[in-house]
Amino acid sequence: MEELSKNYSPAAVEEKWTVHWKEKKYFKSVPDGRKPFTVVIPPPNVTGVLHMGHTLNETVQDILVRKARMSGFNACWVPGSDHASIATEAKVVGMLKEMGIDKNKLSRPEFLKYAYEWKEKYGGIIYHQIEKLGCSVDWDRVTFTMDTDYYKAVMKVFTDLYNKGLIYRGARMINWDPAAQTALSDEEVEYKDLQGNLYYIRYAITDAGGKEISNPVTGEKGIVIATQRPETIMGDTAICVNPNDERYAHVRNAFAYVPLINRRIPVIFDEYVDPAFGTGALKVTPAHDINDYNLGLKHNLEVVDTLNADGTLSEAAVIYIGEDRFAARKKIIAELHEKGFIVKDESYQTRVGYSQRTGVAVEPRISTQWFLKMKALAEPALKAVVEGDINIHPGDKFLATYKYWLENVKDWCISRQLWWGQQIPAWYDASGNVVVAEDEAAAKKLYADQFPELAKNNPVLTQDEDVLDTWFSSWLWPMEVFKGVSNPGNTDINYYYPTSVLVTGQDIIFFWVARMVMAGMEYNKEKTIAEAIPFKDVYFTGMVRDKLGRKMSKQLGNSPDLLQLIDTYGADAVRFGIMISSPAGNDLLFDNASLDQGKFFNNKLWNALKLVKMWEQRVDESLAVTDDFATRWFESRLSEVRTNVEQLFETFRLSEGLKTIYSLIWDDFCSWYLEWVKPGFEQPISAAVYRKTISFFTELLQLLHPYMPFITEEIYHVLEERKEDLCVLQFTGVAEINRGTLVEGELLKQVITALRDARVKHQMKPKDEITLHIQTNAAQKYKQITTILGRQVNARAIHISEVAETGNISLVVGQDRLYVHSSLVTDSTAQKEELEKDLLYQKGFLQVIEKKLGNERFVQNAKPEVVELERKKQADAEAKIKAIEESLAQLG
RNA sequence: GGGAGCAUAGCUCAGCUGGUUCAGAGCAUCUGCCUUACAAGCAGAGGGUCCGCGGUUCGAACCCGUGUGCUCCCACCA
Repeated sequence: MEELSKNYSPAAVEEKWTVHWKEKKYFKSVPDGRKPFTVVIPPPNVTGVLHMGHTLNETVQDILVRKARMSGFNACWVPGSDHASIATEAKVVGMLKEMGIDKNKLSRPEFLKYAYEWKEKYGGIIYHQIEKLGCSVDWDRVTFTMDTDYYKAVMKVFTDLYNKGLIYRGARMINWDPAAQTALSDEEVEYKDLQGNLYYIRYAITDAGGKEISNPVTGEKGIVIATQRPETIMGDTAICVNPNDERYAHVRNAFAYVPLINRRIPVIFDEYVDPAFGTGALKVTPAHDINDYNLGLKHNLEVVDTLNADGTLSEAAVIYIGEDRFAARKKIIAELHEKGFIVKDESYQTRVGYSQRTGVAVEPRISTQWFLKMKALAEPALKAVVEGDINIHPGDKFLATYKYWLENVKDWCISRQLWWGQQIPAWYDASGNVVVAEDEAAAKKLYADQFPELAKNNPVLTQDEDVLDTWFSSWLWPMEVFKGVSNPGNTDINYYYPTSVLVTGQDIIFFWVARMVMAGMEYNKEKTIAEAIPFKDVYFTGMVRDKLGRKMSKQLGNSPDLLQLIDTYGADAVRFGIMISSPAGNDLLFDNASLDQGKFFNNKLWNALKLVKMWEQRVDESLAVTDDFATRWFESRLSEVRTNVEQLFETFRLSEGLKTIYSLIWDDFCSWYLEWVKPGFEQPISAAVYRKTISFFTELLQLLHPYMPFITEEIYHVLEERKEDLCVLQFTGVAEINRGTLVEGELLKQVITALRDARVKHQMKPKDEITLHIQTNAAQKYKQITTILGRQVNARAIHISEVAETGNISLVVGQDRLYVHSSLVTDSTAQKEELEKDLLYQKGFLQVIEKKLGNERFVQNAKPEVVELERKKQADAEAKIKAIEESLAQLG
């Protein structure tokens, strides 16, 4: 026999099985007669690396997929990656900068060439990580959101929605990222609390004729407003006060003058202004604040945009042109102070929006963008979830969030001023006439149809410079990975769609989950809701934090490198560590200690293998089985746990499932079962018991396989010569559970533990022999377990009798008295104390039950089973008390 | 400002429909063991006002109200 190493070493084993599984194409899926189980990976950023959040998500998906594959399903897990427009472009721009290249100096094709090179270089990292983690994905189905067909699908959808009147182009106030110089969706802005300053600035006031006016009551000149952003005053186009505010009755039809540039602006009245805030007067800057913008629309105000796209002051600002907005703010504050415009300033708690991608402060800015109307799309998406066609796990924790967003959804700004992404399929002629079509040829044709007169001159059509928001491609993911958009009705989409379960982070519920539902509903209108939805279940994983509860981030350096973790602990241990304590939707505090636990578990399995392999040489076909309690017990126990795990999978309680299997293997199998069937030193083992043991071990490996695929596959093959592989071994039906045997097994454990405890308390070594007397009113109870009991507690003999016996050590287990004879024990004080303590507890316990049963209202109102249970508890307690008292009496 | 969630052992968390699987698991701690699979292990032990207060109920960790403390989401009054 080949010598097994002392400890399990994962690296070589994991490599071996990764290659073998791949060669065998086990994870390749093609439509067949079985039921499909489809999962599409939430595509990570193509140039990113997997962080611990991904690791958790991929592990959960792999567990579900492997379990399904072993349960008769045609499991298909599609891997892929996202071009992640702005995130990737920002990285490429950064890389170019390091090379000394300015993006603005490059042409679009030149830039895209660099971007594709970058993608080729780093795009493989995540796939390598996914493979190292043991994910059983179908590599033949790898999809990238900018693949040729995928690109076409996006063009098709854009054109379709445009033709349906759902996409429009317009000037709106959007969130502007001055670093990336692009629009952002509302969802891409993150707000942070900051300590800011509120500046009170005085504006001069005149009447319509240009005569300076002052407050008739206070005599105060001008009007004071409060602002956090003095650098935007040059964009002011009105001062607004509440019409009901008595303090400002005198400024009706008046004009104010913007400090420093002395531009005349009207004073307007609107109830929007809160008289209680600041001075009750508001400067209106429609170009740089969303509320001011709305106010401007209402009052037909001029819009003066004082900022350039890069966040510097524009010509319109008149002063400090070309200076950065933050530098300009400082200088303007200084100048306002100097010239006496600032009345006072005070510190002020404020919130500022930052770009999720580049981290710079976002500017509200008016610009022309493409929008998608959301209302009509949201309705069916809401219905699908509310009516239960899509089930969100855990429970309805996120249902409310989902509903709220869909009910209050705003139009989606889908254009981005970037190059990396799908370019918007809109073409303009020189005078701005626009046609939208899937490609240039179609656009030209359409143009000729729509503008026949203009088309005669064969004008140049230029495509829109902008690309689409990355989510405008990823919302098609569950369909387009099966070419369901570019080639609808094909065999794959018909077979695999809708997918079974989506596993993702709760943070992208709006970005992605809700929008996928919308797209699914929109492009499967002819189908029922149940067929149109992109997935039946959504499983939200929580956020992975470090063990101190902090978010994982590069800055803190608390985000471990996945490949390094796998090198140190092995992929199985990483999977174990991340799954052992991560209930759905709850944040997971990641600690290497749980990876250690996983590594130790690997080793435990390995050692169990070594033990069983040792027996292989000593199997005796002729040895009769005199006692098969252990095998009968474990069979029932295994069935019980398998049934339990099945239920846990159905409810997505995967963490609980792992705990259950872990305990079954470590405690029930290793600590109890193997000890019970273990032959004496160099003794033979009966063939029947050996075969049962192999079969149990195999079932355990199968049960654990979805969680820890590598070590289970390895042990499966070392345990016995096998033709097939564990990863595709199908689960068989669960054997019958014998409740009586389970009860006997528990009693056996209990008695063994009690006797071990007694040995420790009396300083007796395991080798010291004892004689055991069990006095029981139901000798039957011990009949099945006596043989094992004797061996496990190292008893020379066990006597079970109805009559009382005596011994040096007196114990009560359940209601039964046990006596141990040993020449080593002389002092009985300690055991007396122990028994008395127990007696006191039991008496108190009995009192509580008696009180309960004495309560007429309890007996009347409680369910009969409950009352019956209490009666049994009473009887048990009484019997136990009697046993303890008798034991005490005999100790003297 | 609006909404959601959480609070159980030193730490991380289970505890599904209120009643013996009701106070649990893992880690950590303590004691004893190099026992012929495993010291990455074995055997054993200690440890809790189930956040405070009130209510419903025969009965509450569990249901309701309230207070406190944390977390998250949404909105964005200069």
